[in-house]
Amino acid sequence: MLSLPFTRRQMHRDAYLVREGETPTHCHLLLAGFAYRQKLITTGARQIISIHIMGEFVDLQNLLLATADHNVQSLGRSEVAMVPVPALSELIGRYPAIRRAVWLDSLIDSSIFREWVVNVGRRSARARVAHLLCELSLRMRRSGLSQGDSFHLPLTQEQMADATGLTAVHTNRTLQGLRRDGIISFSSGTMTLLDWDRLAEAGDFSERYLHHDE
Amino acid sequence: MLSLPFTRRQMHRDAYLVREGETPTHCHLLLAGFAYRQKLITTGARQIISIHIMGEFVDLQNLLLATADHNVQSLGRSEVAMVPVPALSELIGRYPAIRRAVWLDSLIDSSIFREWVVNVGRRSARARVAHLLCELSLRMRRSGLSQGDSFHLPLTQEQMADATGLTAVHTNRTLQGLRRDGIISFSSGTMTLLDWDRLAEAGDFSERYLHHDE
DNA sequence: CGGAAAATTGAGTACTCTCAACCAGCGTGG
DNA sequence: CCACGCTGGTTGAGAGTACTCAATTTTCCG
Repeated sequence: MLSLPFTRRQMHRDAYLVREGETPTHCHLLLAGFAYRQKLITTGARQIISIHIMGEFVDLQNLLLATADHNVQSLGRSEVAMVPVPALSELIGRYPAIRRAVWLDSLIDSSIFREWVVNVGRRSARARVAHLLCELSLRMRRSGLSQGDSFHLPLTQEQMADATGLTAVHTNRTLQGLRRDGIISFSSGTMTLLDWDRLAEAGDFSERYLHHDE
Repeated sequence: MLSLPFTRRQMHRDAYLVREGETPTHCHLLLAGFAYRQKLITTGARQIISIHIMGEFVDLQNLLLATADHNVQSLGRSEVAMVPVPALSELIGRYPAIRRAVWLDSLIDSSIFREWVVNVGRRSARARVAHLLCELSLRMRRSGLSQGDSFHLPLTQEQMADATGLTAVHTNRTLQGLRRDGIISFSSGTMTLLDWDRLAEAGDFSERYLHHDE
């Protein structure tokens, strides 16, 4: 029988699930809410590296890596299941199918990181923001977390800026542009994609990298 | 006894090892030379996602992912060992230690992608270039491929630009800045780091993300 | 209801890009 | 052996996207 010991834990806004430099003892599965990974540079700037939604593990690499290379924080309030690394390791050692699923998950994570390199490295501000929204929309939909064209997105514009490599001010103006063009609308944490095709075009978005069929 | 079937193959400059959208049949190990991963966006711009050196696998994710999500090309001339995916899968299924090593390798790849997101997302042009050089220098050294403070680096400035999210022209000026300050020197494919400490400082470089001790 | 966080706006700046010309190195072929 | 031609490197000038700083309004929570 499959059973995995875990501790359920409520995380408050911006609470750290993992800190860079520490030796992780648990892997964290998001039971509710959102989380994000980030790294700080010495100038104090922050880069958000990924955003995670309900049902996703946020730090599977901790299974094998002895030292965390980035921070993971709760986005707003969230609830996580903390699974001790040894227990998860043992499970993975025993069940090849689970091992395979976990490995696949980390490879898809990796693919998403690659796409983010492209996003922040080569796309315009408008495309970066549009691309981010496309990705989150698809992932939310796939997890059954969207309502029609809308989904809950508790990102502040500053966080969206840190995810796209822009400033908060410029992100604001860019979002206004998309809104003015009738492509999106949002208020109080709810994002609505009014015109998926134009958003995908603006964001140079192709969903292949999400590997949703694997 | 460990034995793995493979085909040895000479790759000419910019030859494709993997093409986005294709179903990979082999994994590629670099026996000599360099390779790089890249993605193109619809404007025609290119983002280089990683650079690989002798002894590294360039596409281990092909073990589990059915469709390639990016391109891999030879950097200059190189030689690769093409290992059939089924054979490698079988090996990994049989030897847990190898599986673990391969998994670890892909997790470190992932960590490097994360750092690249930070690099192109939040650092200045000078820092991006310096950071790239620091990373390549350490990886080359670790593989015994550097001579003192120098190492062979066949990157054109255009490729360096595509790796850092800059233009070739600006990369040129940025390199000149580092050279003028006595931090690096280079000619005909050989890069010399004259002042590691200042280069690391300029590049906001910390080697933790390379996980060299794991 | 009050205060803090987030969003918005404006004006000025600057880092990086674009375009275009020119130079240098090198492999190839006459 | 030298000329040619191509790729890659370098330089200059001008433009533009995104940034900075700072004030103001709005929204969100407690």
